[in-house]
Amino acid sequence: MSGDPPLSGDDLVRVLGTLANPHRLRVIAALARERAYVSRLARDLGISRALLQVHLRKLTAAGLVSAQLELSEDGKAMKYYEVKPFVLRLTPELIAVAVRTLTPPDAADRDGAGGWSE
Amino acid sequence: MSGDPPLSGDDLVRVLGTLANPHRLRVIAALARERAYVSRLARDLGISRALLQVHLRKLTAAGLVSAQLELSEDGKAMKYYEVKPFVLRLTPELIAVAVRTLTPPDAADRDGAGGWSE
DNA sequence: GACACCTGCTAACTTCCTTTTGCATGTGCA
DNA sequence: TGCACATGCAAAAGGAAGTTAGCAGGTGTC
Repeated sequence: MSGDPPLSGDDLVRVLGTLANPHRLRVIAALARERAYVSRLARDLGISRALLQVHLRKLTAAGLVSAQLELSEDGKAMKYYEVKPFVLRLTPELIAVAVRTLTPPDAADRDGAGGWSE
Repeated sequence: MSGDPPLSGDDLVRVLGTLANPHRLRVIAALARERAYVSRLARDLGISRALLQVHLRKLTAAGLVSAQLELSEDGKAMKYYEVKPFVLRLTPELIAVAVRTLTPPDAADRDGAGGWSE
């Protein structure tokens, strides 16, 4: 994901929700320095592998990191993660644009008021 | 572009967490168009005042919006909210910088606002 | 007084997120 | 065979966040 293609409102919420966590920010920071495999990352960050896996799953789902399975020289399977170079810019105006592509709370029974188009 | 974002890691998490919500994004979008008082905003957004109050409180705490109590012509007290013009830029590298100012998993949380906007 | 509008709060419920614990798989090496 | 290292997942507990419902106050007008 890059900053150029306008992120949909729902995607924006998803990305923001993914970013709003100290552990995940640390993961991004660590991977920004150099890619790493799960166990090593967990050791570096000082958290359990299970916990890291959960966070990595969310980061991947949000498209902020990517993974690739590789085989080390001694034949062990290592899953290397790396950050996707993203650029996210946020201002009230840009948010106003993204909000238009948010899925309505309840499209079923709402008396219009037509605020989503414009 | 010069002395850019002195946004601390903890503040960043707080701001991101505040932004990661459809309702709050809608509030920002609405206030970006024009300032409004609580009851009117609630009507426009189609949510209860109680719910809106909670979200406004969080937005205020994050320093994304500000409020000012005013008296209407007929003497009614109205609390007008408006967005603070912020500019938030996010990249893996910028996140790596912010992470250095994150409170480790033991210290208390810091407080502070401003500096990240322009 | 009754109504319509404005503001604020809390208690309680529900739902989601975070974290731990435990188990399962596989490899290579002494 | 047993240890060390790598991977994965799911259930369960604890906590934080979202939401509703109900209460309080204020003003001005018919």
